[in-house]
Amino acid sequence: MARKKVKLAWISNDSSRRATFKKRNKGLMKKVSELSTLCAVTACAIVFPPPPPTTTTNSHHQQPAEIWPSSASEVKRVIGRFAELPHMERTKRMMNQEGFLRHTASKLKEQVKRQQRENREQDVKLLMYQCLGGHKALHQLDSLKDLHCLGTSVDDIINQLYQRIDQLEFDYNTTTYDDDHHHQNTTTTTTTTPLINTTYDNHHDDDEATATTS
Amino acid sequence: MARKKVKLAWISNDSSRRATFKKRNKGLMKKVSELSTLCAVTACAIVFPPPPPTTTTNSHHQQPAEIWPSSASEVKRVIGRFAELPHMERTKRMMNQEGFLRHTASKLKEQVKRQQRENREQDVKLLMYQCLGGHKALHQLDSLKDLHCLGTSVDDIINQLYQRIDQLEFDYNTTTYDDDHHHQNTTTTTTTTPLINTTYDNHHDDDEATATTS
DNA sequence: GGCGCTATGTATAATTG
DNA sequence: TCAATTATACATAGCGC
Repeated sequence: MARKKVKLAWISNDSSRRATFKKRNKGLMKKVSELSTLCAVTACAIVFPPPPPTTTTNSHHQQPAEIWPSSASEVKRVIGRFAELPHMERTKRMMNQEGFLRHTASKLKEQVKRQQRENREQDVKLLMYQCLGGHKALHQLDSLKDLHCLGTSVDDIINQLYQRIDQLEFDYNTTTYDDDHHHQNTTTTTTTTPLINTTYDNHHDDDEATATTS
Repeated sequence: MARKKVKLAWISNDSSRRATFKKRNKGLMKKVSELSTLCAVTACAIVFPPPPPTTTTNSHHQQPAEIWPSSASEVKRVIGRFAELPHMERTKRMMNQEGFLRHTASKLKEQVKRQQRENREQDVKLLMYQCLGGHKALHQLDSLKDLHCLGTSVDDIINQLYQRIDQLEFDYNTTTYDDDHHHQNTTTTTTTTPLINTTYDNHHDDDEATATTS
């Protein structure tokens, strides 16, 4: 967007690509921020940094994604929670000495193990979130018991959850079915609140007043 | 950014705010798209549409979040892709022979790399679910964080599911008996949606009358 | 490789239809 | 209210340090 018109395609040049990335990423975040501020909307952007120079074989968990709101520490923290992930940055210094390889190998094994565990944990969390999001997803919980070594007690609980939710869903739909007509006006935003009752404080000073509408 | 310098603050004027939102949102999406293309990075933006005309708090179901890449369907695809946890398979076979160590080490490195990628992907997926799960997702994240469901595992979440069900039951009972009152503002969390069927399905028409109530 | 600069391409606020 | 137009504010590609 400057001295030359941009060709919308992968920038092959390694360094200029990264330069562009940095600039544009910054700009993007600013844009999100502005949009969010100007229009008081919830918005976020997530950008995963381009893979570091191939030489840097590793750095445990890659840099946390660039995101906005950085200010909305909630998101950052959530992401960070996972991104931060323990240890291991020093896999770097690897030498090729026989005596070292064993050491390295075992280190790597450890790492792999840890990461596997992490992955598994994330899988669980993810599935859980899906559950929070939808009943259908609850069925996926089933896979948990197979894929992961969770206590058997969980199965029972899950089954119970199934039944109760099914029942509730049925009752709910049945009971409120004919009520739809009124909904038009009575409906309160509602929605959301997947699981917990969100206590959110929308700290917008004045948006409440919006009366004008046109 | 045109005939007048923008003041970075909430645009009080209702119509111009929406106009601005539309324009900027479009621009933002374009930016994300460009960044993604130019630098070949994984990126996404999620923007929750500003509260509808607000004429009467009538918005049943909020519109789906504006997102990039390629709208919700794309995200769904991505999510779906992640759903099938590839996971490690052959972490096992490892030998400790001198001549093998190098090989093993490099293998492990690869694996680590893959797992890192997986972790990151999971991060995104997770965040997406969180965002797609509720329009007030960010706030919910906060709640979730406080409940340390992110930090720990199944047990906590199970408990939350229980709570959620209790809430549903409560809502159900309440709604069943009170429905006639048209609780206009009743912010009964209500919803069903989240738990019952979230459909990250983006058919954002208007929401079909879910049994939402309210 | 990052920083700053500047010429230009873009995004977009205000205006008009 | 939305679309097209216009005038400006911004973002940023290419360079030099």
